Amino acid sequence: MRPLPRSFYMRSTLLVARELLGKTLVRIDGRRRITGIIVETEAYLQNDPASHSFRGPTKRNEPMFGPGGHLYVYFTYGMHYCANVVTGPIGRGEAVLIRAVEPTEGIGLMKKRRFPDNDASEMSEQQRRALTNGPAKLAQAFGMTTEHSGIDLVNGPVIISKGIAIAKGTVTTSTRIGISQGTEKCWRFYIKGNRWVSKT
DNA sequence: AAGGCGATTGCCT
DNA sequence: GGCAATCGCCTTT
Repeated sequence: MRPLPRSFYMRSTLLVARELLGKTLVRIDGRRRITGIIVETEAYLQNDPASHSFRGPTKRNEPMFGPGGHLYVYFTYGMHYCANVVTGPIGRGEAVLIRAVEPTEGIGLMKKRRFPDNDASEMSEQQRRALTNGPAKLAQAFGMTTEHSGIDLVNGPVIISKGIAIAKGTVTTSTRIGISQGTEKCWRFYIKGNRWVSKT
């Protein structure tokens, strides 16, 4: 479980967004580990009206303007958190939203965070997917909040490490979800057929 | 100082 | 499929 090197993130945001598919998102949670395979991402670029960085640096989006390889977590709709991977050099203002992961380790902890009122019974297939099939869902499952915004993905306690190979021809692109500007850009990437992808 | 709204989710019809 | 929840941030007075 070694973190990907800084150089991975210091490249074109569209390339990083695509190559993050199949990588492992890791949260060191006290003594335990929560991990998942990234299966869906979205890129947010410079001069992109859909990006939080579009109107320049603010207190909230400050990590987006730092060096690549850091986490940017924002709070939205009064109740949700979403986690991004900052890309490129200082001042660029670009990032990749992690929209979905396939759970691999720490599923009990994810369940506790997502469905705190559940008893100990087994999850249905639908519940298993609902653990992490959306940006705010996976942030909740991994326990990531604005307290984690700005942390270094090369040092932790959240890191991204090598994952699995993606079968050839299974990476798909589409327009981004939930935005009102920049809607024509196909900057969403996902693994076709994966059950944790938020929307097909 | 005030108002509008969001890179979403879950519940209700 | 439609819509409320819920609040911090940003824009506009």
